[in-house]
Amino acid sequence: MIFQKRTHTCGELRIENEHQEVTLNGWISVLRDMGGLIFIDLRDRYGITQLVIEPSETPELAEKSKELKSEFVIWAKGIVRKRENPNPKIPTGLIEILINDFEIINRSELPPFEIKDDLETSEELRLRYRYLDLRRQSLQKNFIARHKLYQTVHSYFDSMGFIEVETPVLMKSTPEGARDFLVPSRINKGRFYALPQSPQIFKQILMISGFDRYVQIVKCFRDEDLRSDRQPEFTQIDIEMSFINREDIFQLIEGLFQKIWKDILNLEISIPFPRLSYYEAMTRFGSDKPDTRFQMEIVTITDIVKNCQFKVFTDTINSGGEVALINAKGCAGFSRKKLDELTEFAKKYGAMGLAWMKLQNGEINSPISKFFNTNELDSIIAASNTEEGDLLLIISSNKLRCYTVLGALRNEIAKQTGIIQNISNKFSFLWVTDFPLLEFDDEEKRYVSMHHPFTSPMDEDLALLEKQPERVRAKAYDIVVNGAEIGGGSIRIHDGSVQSRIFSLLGMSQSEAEAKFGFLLDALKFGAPPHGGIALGLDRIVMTLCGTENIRDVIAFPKTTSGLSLMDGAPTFVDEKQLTELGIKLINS
RNA sequence: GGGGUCGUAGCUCAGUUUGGUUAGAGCGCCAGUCUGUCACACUGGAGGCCGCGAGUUCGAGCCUCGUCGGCCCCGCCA
Repeated sequence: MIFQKRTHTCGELRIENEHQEVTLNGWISVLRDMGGLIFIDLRDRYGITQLVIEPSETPELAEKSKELKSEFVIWAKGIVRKRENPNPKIPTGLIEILINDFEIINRSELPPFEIKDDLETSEELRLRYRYLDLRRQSLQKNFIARHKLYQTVHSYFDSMGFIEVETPVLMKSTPEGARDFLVPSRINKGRFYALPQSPQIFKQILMISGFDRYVQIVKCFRDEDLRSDRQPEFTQIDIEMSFINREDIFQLIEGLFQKIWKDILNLEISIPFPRLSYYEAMTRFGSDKPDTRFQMEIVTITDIVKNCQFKVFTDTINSGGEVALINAKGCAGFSRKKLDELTEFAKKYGAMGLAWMKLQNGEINSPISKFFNTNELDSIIAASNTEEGDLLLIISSNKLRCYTVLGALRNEIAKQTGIIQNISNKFSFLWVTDFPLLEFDDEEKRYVSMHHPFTSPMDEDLALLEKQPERVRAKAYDIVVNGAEIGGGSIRIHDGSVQSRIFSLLGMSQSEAEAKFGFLLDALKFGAPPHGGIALGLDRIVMTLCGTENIRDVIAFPKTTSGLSLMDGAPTFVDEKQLTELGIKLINS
């Protein structure tokens, strides 16, 4: 089929083009046949242009147009003319094309859903017909933003002297942290490659090679359960530098975000970003990725209630726990049912229960107020800055849980009361620093790295490493925007002996460490420079830029929450022959 | 691994409370009318494995069990 190539896109013609003869290519978005006048909205990714056929002038075109249906691809040639009735809603709304010829380039079946922006259809259908979903402008604009982000990243890091190096996608499995995706080797039967969870070790080795400043926009893979902000394959902006300290990273990344926000949203964001220690983030906001666009900070009342008559609190305190609360401003009107729901919500996060107090008509209304004397109640009110109409939500639990539950409640209350909606156009960046190096894993009964095993301990905490490992802080940092972790990094260990000490703290024997990470330990022997870096979650940055809560809106071909690709059906079973070639036999499970 | 929720026309949903005649609506689709629409309007029409499989019952879209799938959450995600 020979078609007439477009002279313009469907988004660019303006009143200045009046009287020009143009040819457009595109998809039929809407047909409006008025009898004596036929309107066609032609769409491509640049916009929509209205085509007109006047049956009285061109009866043969009118006849031919009866064949046209939604989503047919056509070419149309005609004269740009001023509209009698302009449409202020679209950029091309002042003009239309009076067509003098057109042909159908390709027909379309009736699409399973309409291609329009205010579409409300199931994700299942959208994902099965992803190519149709992606025709929608609201989705296309996300990918245009994503494209711009690639360009900004490349130009920024190039201007800063960084070198982009590709690291392998087929690498060694290092099962520390997330589960690996495994790829069987045909040539070496019984052996497996792993897809990278991150190019961490490779970029460190590039530092040892002297590349000094490395950047890569890179796919990473983690075989873990999905979430609305998590896909099994995702994209990182991976960065590593030599001869630097934490401040250099902060400065570099703050400059990057300033440029991204300027280039893509045309917004000025102020730097430097505030910094919070992990401890402060947890005790004030109950999260290591706090949303600091709003207040509602956590108030610890352990000291106030440690001698009260409420056994639930005192027992918790005596076993080393804490009692803390958030003040849900103006929420004293919450119904019993709503409070029960919040209790269930708190239980999901591991709370045993949720206590509450309301200040209504100048009096404290609470099922537990009888356990407290006036002095204690007054202190609680004062400490939490409680005013008439406020609701206090109180949690008692072991230290970490107490704060994480309140942190979750804090976000939930903000969502339910519309606080989040009111601040949706704000951006609040911050650094969270001074993470613990290790945390104890109850299941595995050993310490595991909070960040990863190559993270350097703080120099002043090195001596504690074997004696009080849980007290050692790491040279690690996360970058957070609006309650979402969009990146994390650290200064790495460049001393082989320290690296060995960490491996043994993680319960790895010398030979185990040798087998898993011997190549890194070897490399560290050959003049490793001090180095560090960060990995930024590109998908989440795009989500923030586009104001979406769902990672599937910024990934062209995403998986469902059960890891399926509904469009192509992956993952699929494979032929016996393919398996045999790989030396693999399936077991029934 | 666990919890919640949803699955009815091409699409979005109602109907499920209390099992009971021929399962409805809007949009879309098809046919027709219409010269300024842009959510065109109007007239008429077609369209259903009530996700799938068992079970209970005289009778199941509705109740029970299982199963498949979507979404959300906890765990998990160095």
